[in-house]
Amino acid sequence: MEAVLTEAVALLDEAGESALTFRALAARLGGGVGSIYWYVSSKDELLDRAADHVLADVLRAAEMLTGSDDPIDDLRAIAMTLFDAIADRPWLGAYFMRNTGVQPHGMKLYELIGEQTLRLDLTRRERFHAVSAVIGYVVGIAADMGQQPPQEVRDGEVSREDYLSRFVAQWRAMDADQYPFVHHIVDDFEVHDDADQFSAGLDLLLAGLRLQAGA
Amino acid sequence: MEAVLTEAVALLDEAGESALTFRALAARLGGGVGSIYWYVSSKDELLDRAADHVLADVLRAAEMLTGSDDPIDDLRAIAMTLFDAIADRPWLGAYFMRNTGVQPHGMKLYELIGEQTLRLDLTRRERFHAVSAVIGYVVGIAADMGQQPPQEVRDGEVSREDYLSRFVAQWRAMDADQYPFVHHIVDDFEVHDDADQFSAGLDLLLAGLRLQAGA
DNA sequence: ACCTGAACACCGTTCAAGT
DNA sequence: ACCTGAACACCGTTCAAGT
Repeated sequence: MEAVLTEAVALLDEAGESALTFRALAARLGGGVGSIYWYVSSKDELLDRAADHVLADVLRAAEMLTGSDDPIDDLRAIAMTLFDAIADRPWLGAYFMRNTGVQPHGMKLYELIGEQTLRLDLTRRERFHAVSAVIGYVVGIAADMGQQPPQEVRDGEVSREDYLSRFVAQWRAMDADQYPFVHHIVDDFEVHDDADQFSAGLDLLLAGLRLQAGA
Repeated sequence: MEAVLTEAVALLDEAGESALTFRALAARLGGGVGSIYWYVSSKDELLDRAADHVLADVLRAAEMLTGSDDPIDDLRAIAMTLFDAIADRPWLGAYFMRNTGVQPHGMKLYELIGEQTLRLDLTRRERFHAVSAVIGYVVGIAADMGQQPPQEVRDGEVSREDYLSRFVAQWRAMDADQYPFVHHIVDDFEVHDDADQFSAGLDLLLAGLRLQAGA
């Protein structure tokens, strides 16, 4: 079982979600295709378990970062850890924290985030909503980033920079009267850093939460 | 072309993403499998175009709701419209506003959201980040919601209520010492409404933005 | 209890051939 | 210019058979 998940994660890390195939996995494990079904009942479950396998480390890292005086700072640290994990492994995005019953570490992470809100002066419902918002935000930005770029970029025929700059050129070519905002931010877009972008949005969310908690 | 997209959307609406197959689509159109490739170069492009086809209506609805005195209120109205669209069509979540160059309406929606921030006292970079944050949040919550429930629920063998209550029972059965937060919010989770949840988190984000803009 | 691998029922995509 | 449908190279999943 352990080996199945380790090899599955390796396959995902090396070549992305499309590379994880029962046949490819069986080949790496030196066995037959069918044997994987002894450990896992479907590909969906395999992906859930692979994701949760990786979340064990993420959870450990997140736990290390909590315990400061300020629960909102802790919330920030946890969210950043999650972001880093998905930035490292884009395939995680899709199977991240699905509370399916086979994701114990995902559940523990949910709990850890929630516990920070227990330290804030909020109603139960506000706490529930705050946690949903933080997780939703992380997943959303991650999904946006993890969007697999077109084939040519994946194959290395076109570099990420060229891809981005082609994008930027396309934006610049748009009608300035119809797209004032696009033109307004295109320079910032050109040099933007995903982590900064994530961090800035997270700050808005947490500022709203701090206001609500009166902290 | 129009017919291809209309039927593709119909297929997606009726039975979800897995039902959209080149063979199924060709059958509905009364033609051969290969002919679809005349209009679209891959399945990914088909899904992009189907999503954008639907975004035309979303854009129109969103445009109707803007123009109030308060740009943040307008931002809120647009985000709510997006949320409703994805709630109606869970398959949209995954192909929502991918700025791929074949999604003109997605681009226009991005512009529309951005234009609201032009009315706020922010730096260019803050505007760029604010728009990313709002879209990221919408996509994230939508992805969470659009997560297809297990087979038994989809087949109607188990109702959504039973599924949710089984979930709740599982949460209640967890160790109260190890999962204080989960126990804290399980009652709220049991009766929660997705739209409320979305709305509450959006308010946090927008409160943070309002603070930043000093508005 | 755990594994094998052929077989089944699908996919997306290509392409020579048609109109 | 637009369409056809057989063919190809894959998939996930099942299952009788093995150890």
